[in-house]
Amino acid sequence: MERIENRIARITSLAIRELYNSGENPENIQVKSTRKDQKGDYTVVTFPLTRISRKKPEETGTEIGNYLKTHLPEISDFEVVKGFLNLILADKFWVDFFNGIAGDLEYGHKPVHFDSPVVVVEYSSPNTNKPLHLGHIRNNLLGFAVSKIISAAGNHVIMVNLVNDRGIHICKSMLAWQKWGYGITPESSGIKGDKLVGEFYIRFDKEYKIEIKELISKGLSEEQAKVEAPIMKEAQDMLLKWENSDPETIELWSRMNSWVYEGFDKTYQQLGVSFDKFYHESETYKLGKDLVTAGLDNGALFRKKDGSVWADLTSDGLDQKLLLRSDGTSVYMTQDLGTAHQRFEEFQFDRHIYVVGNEQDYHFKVLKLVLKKLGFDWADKLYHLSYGMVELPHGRMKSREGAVVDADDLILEMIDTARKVSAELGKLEDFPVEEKELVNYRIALGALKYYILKVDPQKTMMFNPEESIDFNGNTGPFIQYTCVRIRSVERKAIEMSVKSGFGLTSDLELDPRESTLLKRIYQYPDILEEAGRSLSPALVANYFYELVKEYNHFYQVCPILKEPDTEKRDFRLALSKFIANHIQDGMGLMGIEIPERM
RNA sequence: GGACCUGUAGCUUAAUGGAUAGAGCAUCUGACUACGGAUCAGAAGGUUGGGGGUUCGAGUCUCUCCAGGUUCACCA
Repeated sequence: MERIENRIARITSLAIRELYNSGENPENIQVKSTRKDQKGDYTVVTFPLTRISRKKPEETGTEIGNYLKTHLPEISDFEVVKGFLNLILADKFWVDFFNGIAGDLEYGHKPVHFDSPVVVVEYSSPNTNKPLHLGHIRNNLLGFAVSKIISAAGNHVIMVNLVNDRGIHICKSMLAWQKWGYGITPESSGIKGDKLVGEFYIRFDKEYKIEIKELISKGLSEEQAKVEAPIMKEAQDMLLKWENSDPETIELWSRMNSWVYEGFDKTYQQLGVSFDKFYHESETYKLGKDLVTAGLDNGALFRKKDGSVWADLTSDGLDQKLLLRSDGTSVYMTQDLGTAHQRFEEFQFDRHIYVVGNEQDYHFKVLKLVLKKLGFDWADKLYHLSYGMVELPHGRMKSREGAVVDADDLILEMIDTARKVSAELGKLEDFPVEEKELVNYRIALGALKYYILKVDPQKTMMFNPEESIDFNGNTGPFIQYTCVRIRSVERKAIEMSVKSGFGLTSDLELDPRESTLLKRIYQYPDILEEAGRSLSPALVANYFYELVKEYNHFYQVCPILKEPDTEKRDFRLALSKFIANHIQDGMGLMGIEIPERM
């Protein structure tokens, strides 16, 4: 069915033709939701139309308003304020709308067909030399939520993770473990695998710094010292051994990586994120060389005297970019060219989204340009979802120095806080231990996820571990609570054998709180579509916050089960039930679960 | 230095070029013996970093300056 905004625009266009004998495309007519502090549901902005009517805004608004009122039965009245024509819709419109959607558990979703667009979302993509931290949390939550949202918006989504499991960094951890590990394992120490490996990475850096200091005191420059430090040379030797498939090195490498994966799995599980497919750099790092060679042959790329291969991007306002070293080995960019190509062959995707921090803006700009240079038109389908860094009160996180908010620690802290608050409120006293823990977990993760996802992805966000997470106000638990309370009313209704009703109530007179809610709900499909288009879970978060606030206003003044008029009572119960389902579904898009009770 | 991003109440943040810039936290004042008070009603808090331009209309577009961040490796 045609959206009411479009209908208003279309009829307004007819009004202009009839009243002023002039044409104006419906697309050019601004119809928007009326501001909260004004009377009305939808507003036609008439400022721009005065140029056609050649009359004052007020007069133009009144004339068009009269026309709309007689030609659109849904419009019960209108009001003109300056250049704004505020239209009031009849209750019947909202009640009919509700009757059409009341039973829909996935309201607003577009179905995914076999020929729906295919979207690959790459996110998480960790290094295996250190555990996940707060920055990864934002990445993971964004990647997962965006995937769910575009899936609900009618796309076939494939979530992938490209694990960086090779390179000098993992060799550093391996070397430190050999030197100072004395055979320690996660099993022998009880330390989570990724944490254990991370500790050796930090240990390497510590020893490395000591060696640099010593060399500088012996008269070397800092740059020389960094290169000459024996421990760094050892690490580089190890990388060489790895590349030459030295059995002992490979064995240690796969052993330590397996520790890390076990650790990551636990963290992913706690965060509730998942992937359809994993890629490993150890298997992809040689990809892309063929593409570069081909580009060299057809003149898209060029070779310098020392044998290195470059792309010239100066005409695009960028620099020259190295693609193959003089010794013929490839760099990170080369591999990304290769994996993009591989994935296009594999999925024939319509869109490929990389969820990667904005510190790599340059990298992805170059990636697209080079692919285009190489003649791949599908480079336009690549999109870098560039999100802002997470900052702490004392500045940026530095993982080598251990100055990070660890993902697991943060989650534990959140659960701990949830426990304390629950205990203070005394809400869960009669719950079985298991349910109590589950509820605290869901509240904790709900708070964390909502807090991070409600911020526009592009923006740098501030995170104060002590103060940031609240359970009141614009928070996950606030939304969860509203839903849980409705569920409680539903249980009560069953006890009282009250049944929710819809479908027979077209003549119902609505309370303003009810029509406000219905108006909000009516907007949801547009919100979801926009969130999918702009890849912003924040839009979904904000929508549900507004909805929940409005529901709480309603709940405060409109009795549900105590309402004497049974038709009203049944309608309110049905509306509440719908909203609970709606919240549950929408929060699900952000990976937030609703407890049964809380 | 070049390129890109960000600047909104004390703090965390909203606002497809539209009306008096909207919330939450913190602060202050209130709510029937609760269909669940992790709620609700209210007060106070702003020159949207500064200045010019475009427009009937600018937090939003444009130019410039200021502040902060990221990036420009034969690292990933």
